[in-house]
Amino acid sequence: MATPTPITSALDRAGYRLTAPRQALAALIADQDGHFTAAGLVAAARSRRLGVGRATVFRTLEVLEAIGAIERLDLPGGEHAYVGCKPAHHHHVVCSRCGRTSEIRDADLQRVVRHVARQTGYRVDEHRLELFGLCPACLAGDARPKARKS
Amino acid sequence: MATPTPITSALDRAGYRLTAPRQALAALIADQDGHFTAAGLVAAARSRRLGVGRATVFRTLEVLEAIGAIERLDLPGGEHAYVGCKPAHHHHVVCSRCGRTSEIRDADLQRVVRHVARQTGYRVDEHRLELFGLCPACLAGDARPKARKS
DNA sequence: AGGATATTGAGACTCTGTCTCATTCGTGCT
DNA sequence: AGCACGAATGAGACAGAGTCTCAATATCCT
Ligand SMILES: [Mn+2]
Ligand SMILES: [Mn+2]
Ligand SMILES: [Zn+2]
Ligand SMILES: [Zn+2]
Repeated sequence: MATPTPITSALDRAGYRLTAPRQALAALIADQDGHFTAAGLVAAARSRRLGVGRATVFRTLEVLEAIGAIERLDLPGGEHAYVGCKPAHHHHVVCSRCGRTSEIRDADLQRVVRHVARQTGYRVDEHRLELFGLCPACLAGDARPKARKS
Repeated sequence: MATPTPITSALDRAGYRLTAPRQALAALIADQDGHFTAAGLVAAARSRRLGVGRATVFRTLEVLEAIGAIERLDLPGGEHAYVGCKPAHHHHVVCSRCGRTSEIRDADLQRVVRHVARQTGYRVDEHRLELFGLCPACLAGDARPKARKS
């Protein structure tokens, strides 16, 4: 009865229980093609009467982030959003209009990080790079993708 | 009676009124050597009985960010902090222990940005890079600088 | 000095995220 | 299949961040 998805199997693999709320949320997240918010998931869960509590949404996001199945984005306006992710280290280009993201490997960035470390004397442990702009579809004037406020 | 500071003169130059609350906050911010938070300013203003309201702190931070006198940091834990800034575009290395930051120019980063644009087809309009680690003082086991939670 | 208006403080309000606690559910074991 | 145990859940209280309204005040231009 458990339909395995990348997210649910990642949960399983990490030793978390495969509960109904987690499976429901995994499905909701799989539907998203751009970034999504906690509030959005809560609304979606409620409107589809999935019986998933608000606290559980936040707790699940926390777990999914911990296992690297999703990643938090800090949008320019200050709001937090999430995107589904491969577990390896990478960064995102985020479309300011439709919210879609593309993952990017950061080969070149390593040079920058090392350079900064040498320059400033800091020991650099983590870094975050986020790029914002317009995705190819939105550049092409594609009106189809769901519009986003803010 | 107005003691001009970099922040107050930036405000003036941008056409904002030089009010007492803004001058008080500019002074508080000048005192900070690491990053600081809205809540921290509110607390400092209240404890020093500066008579600066909470709403005014948020409004002032908004204005200062708009004129580029400060910049918002998105800390790994998700909290927001601010640092005083030069107006030119740059990024920050942030000490996870004492909160001090160093500014870095992003010469090398331009290459990365262009590369990403070509690779993904996005038109990249803005980007944010934040590096976290330990500053030279904290690396040296310097216990002096004020410790920070989180 | 006088007046238009930008700015302020107080407090209500909204939204995000956390916590508690009694109840339920998943899972490993028999 | 049945049990037992701990992990996970929902409801709702709670805490904090940030926004908004509005009447009162202060700034700054003339
Ligand atoms: Mn990703
Ligand atoms: Mn800066
Ligand atoms: Zn787009
Ligand atoms: Zn430090």
